[in-house]
Amino acid sequence: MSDIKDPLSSIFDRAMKNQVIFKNKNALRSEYIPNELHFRDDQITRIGQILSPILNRDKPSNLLIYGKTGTGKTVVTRYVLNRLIERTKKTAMDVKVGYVNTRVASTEYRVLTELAHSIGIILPFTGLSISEAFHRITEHIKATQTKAIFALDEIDFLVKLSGDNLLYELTRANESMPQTSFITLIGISNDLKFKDNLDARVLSSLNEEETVFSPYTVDELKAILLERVNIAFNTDVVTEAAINLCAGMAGSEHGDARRAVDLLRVAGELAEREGAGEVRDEHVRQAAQSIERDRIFEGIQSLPIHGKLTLLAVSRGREPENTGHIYARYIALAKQLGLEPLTQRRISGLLSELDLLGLISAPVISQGRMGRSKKISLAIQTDVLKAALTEDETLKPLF
DNA sequence: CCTCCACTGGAAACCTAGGCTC
DNA sequence: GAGCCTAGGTTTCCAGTGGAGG
Repeated sequence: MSDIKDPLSSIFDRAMKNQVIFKNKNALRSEYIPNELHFRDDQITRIGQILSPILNRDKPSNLLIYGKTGTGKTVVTRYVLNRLIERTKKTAMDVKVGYVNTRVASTEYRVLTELAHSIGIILPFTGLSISEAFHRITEHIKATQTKAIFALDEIDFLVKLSGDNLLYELTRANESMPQTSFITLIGISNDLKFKDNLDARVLSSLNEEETVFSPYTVDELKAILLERVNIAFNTDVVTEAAINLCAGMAGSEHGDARRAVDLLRVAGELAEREGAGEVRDEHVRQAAQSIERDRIFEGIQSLPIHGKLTLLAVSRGREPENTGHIYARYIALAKQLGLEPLTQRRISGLLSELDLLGLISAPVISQGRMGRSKKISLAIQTDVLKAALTEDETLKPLF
């Protein structure tokens, strides 16, 4: 659509959309990979060096990458992999690169499905055993003499949820492969401590090489933002105050470039919506609120029905309450909808999950003779909650 | 120091949807 | 199409627990 050659139509399009603020908003999306990555030369060089043996048909070492969110781990990894693939295109080698975010593909099976997809085979989304899925992947790699690099992003989630079985199998798979094919693993993690949950054999194999990404400083964030501003916005639309604030807010957390860019994008959208000619610092402040609100809103919407009911049961109470009270109210709500209520054990589990999501606060406290229970209170604004819950048709009768 | 409350949270059994094989 | 298998969610069962009140 966008590469229509007719110059007039693109001029008209732009005029119709009244693009005073944005020039190319794609540069602010999280998947965007810039042509040049600043302040990450060391890491790029290092990862490049580690992976380069593949150009000589040798197996590169496995690699673990650490760093907080928004420090460029993902973008640098994808950048190096892209460049590597570009280079191998000129050769006859069958190099395949797979990238999976294991927080998104949250089970072992889904991870395998995506890895399979990256080497060109399709697995059904259910029905196969893990070992069968694994077998198909390794057989395909052997048969086609593929040299595969699999990047597992947010690998700590996979380990936390499903243990290190899959990693163990993946690291071991090379033992049964001929010289011509292999799997190299890149593990990317926010959490330095996740190593503790790994089997020693898995760790030693996965940790052949290690790279750490340190947080960006506020000045570095500012430079990154300035460059994105030039690509994404029209000239002189973004005030310096706005950029400084974005960099400052993101820097005060932990040098999170993704957050800085998100703030900038949403601030731009807000400015555009209110018809302002420029993006000012107040838009950035509004953006911070709006992002938080959206995060909560989506968190609630993606909850299963009983999770929503539990949340509603929490919100319908005053003061902090214990699990028993919440459960009683939950049962009443479920009955009103004609749903079979889940057990208290399950609701206790759901409450823990809601706590983890930051939607409620549910620390376990002991009240002596009054027993030991969770002390549950809502951690979000009721209007956001209500807005998100009323979107769900099945909950309509409760409002 | 002991009791005893009101759960917590681990473990295992059970259920369901859906693909596979024959 | 029957019978088998698995992942993921739920139920069942139950030992364990922190601390106010005795």
